[in-house]
Amino acid sequence: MLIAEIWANVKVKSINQTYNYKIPENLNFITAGWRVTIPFGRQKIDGFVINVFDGDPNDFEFELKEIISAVDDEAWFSEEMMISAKWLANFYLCPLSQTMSLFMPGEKSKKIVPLFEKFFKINPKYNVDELMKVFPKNATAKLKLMELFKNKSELKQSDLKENKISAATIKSFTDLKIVEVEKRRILRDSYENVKPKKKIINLTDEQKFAVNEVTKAIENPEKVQNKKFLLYGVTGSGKTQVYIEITKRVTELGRRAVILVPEISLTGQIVYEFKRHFKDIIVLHSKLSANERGDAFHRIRNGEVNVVIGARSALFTPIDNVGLFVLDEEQDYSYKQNESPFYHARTVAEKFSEFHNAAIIFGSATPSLETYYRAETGEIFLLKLPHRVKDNDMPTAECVDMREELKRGNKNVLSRSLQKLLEQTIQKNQQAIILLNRRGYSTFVMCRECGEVIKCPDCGMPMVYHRDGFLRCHHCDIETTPPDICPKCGSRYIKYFGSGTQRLEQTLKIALPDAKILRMDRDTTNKKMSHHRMITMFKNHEYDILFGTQMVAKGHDVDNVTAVGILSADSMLNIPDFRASEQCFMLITQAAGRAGRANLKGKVVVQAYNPKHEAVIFGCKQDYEGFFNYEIPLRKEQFYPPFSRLIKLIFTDKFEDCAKTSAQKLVDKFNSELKNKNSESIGPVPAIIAKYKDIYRFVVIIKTTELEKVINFLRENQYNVRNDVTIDIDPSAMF
DNA sequence: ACTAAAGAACTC
DNA sequence: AGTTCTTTAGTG
Repeated sequence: MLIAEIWANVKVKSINQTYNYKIPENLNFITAGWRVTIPFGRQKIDGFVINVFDGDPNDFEFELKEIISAVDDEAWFSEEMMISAKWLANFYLCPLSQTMSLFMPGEKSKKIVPLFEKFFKINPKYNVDELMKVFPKNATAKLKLMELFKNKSELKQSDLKENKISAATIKSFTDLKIVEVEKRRILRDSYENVKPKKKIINLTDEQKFAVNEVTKAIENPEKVQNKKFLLYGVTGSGKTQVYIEITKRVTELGRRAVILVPEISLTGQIVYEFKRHFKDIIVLHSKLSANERGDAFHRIRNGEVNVVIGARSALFTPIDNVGLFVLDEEQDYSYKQNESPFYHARTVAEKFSEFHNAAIIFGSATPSLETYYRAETGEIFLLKLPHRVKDNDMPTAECVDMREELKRGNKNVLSRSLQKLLEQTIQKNQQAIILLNRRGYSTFVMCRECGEVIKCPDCGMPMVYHRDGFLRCHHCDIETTPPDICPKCGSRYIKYFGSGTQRLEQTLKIALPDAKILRMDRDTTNKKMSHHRMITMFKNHEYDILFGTQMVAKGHDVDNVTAVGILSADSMLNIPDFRASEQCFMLITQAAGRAGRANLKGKVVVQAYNPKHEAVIFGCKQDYEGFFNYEIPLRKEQFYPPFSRLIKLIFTDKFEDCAKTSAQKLVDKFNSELKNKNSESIGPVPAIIAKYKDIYRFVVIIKTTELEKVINFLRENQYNVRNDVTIDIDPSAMF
């Protein structure tokens, strides 16, 4: 009798095993990779068939239950998908059900409802002109339909509607078999209006070299050992065109390409560029419904699609025969998933490229120190694009010391330098971008009497005042009304401190009353595609100044922008994280790179409170290598990445000392069994969010060069199945 | 002695 | 996770 080994789709750590079920005769076609419905305890749930074998149900110590039904008409998971999911679960220490769910279009196993569209065609036995002669002059609807068929060989339902042809008219033809109906599965695609446009682009020698190097690896995947590349190209150096050329070669060779971008809504540009060159492309983004995503999966599985482009989740499709992976802006932390499974798309894509024997390109103007270090040591191949395509100069940056500014009596968020630059820019009819990395109006609310700061009731982070009169927690999205009196001392001296984008808006309106300004942050880009719409309006020069949070610096170039202002450029230097300087440097460099992309020279004003900090200095000079050479020895000395890998463990309990004790237990065990020159630990220390909804949180960080060994240690000691412990491999932030 | 609530165990 | 079995705390 056929027996199936099944992983129940219950995403809880304590179920860390498979269960055996009998396969009933009517489902004997089921093999590994099928999604099925099974009885589990007293409930009915879905599960994934991991293995099918022939066995005797009586050999088991318990009565085996039977599979109830199959979910799909075919196996949902291919062998490659199963291997990938197993690797992910093993590496990220999470249940297999979680990593297999990554490969599904929705949360629960649901049969995908395909969408069909009717296409109408004249039966080839007939001829339109002949037919038209048959109908009398008063059969206007019929004649009109024939007119349409004259121009188009096939009509869609929407064409009929547009021309007001009724269902009855078309039915009279289909009944006579003069018109044939074809039902075709279609994919709704929000980018379908972008049609491929052939554009001849002459590559620079640097671009050509990069294309050739990667092409060699793609043409000879067996011979070329190292197929990993870092494409390090300054802003405006034409990285996208390199990806496109290489993708062309890959598809010519009959293989596929997976292109990853940090956030699809912020990276419309690259999607549109690809759409220009490829027809057989799927764009995956978070706004797709489960069914739309299911349609996309269907087309990928059927081999109708050669290029898949999307955010990190685009790694998990049924694509096979991949010859190329691209990770654009590889340093971007939206590649990291901040909930279980805590995967990093950079790590996963690299592993998948090994599974597929494919080439992988990490692209960036400011690579992560980890990746650049690997390139320097020759572990991955370094390809440089040090010049802009239009060969214009990099913008010059001026750093303003905001403490000096305050001393001279300027309490404004805008320094006098920036104000002057903005005035000049608008006078020249050019455009400006201002970055301020804080949403809201005031960034914190404090009692002047006792110093109490109003904090989020759930997580304890300071609440931000918004202009609509509410206090919001930017961590948990909780909304409250500001108190009239201090909740601690009852005083009425409640004041609003710090500046966010909303206050900047007010300041700009006063400082530059004639300028047309556009605010862009999470509060103004809630609507679908709204980010792209804003960028388009800014591109059309409907606005002079675009200002807002980080997203103003991402994924677009507007040729007319010659001025960039970066406010509180160094605010993140105060976070207790070894990557603080790196992030500060990158923020300045990325934002500055937005200035002067065409023939016009760009100018940048960087406002900082620590203008002497190396991250700020190298950022203003946009000197990546300078910063790298400064930062690397510090990382080495402190045994941080790229010289180690990190594992973050968070211990939670409703009692503070219980959380701390169980964290300490791990540290003790680790110290006695593993601690040596290759592995060390930090903590336990309270997490930045030390208490969330009355649950205390303690953090332990392990630094190691032997990641696999530590992962195995954690598994052997069952830390992966504990509900009070979360394990984050390669965490994006420290505490 | 009885009941409600919190914890532990189990799911083929 | 969701359900049931087991232990513990609370009540008059």
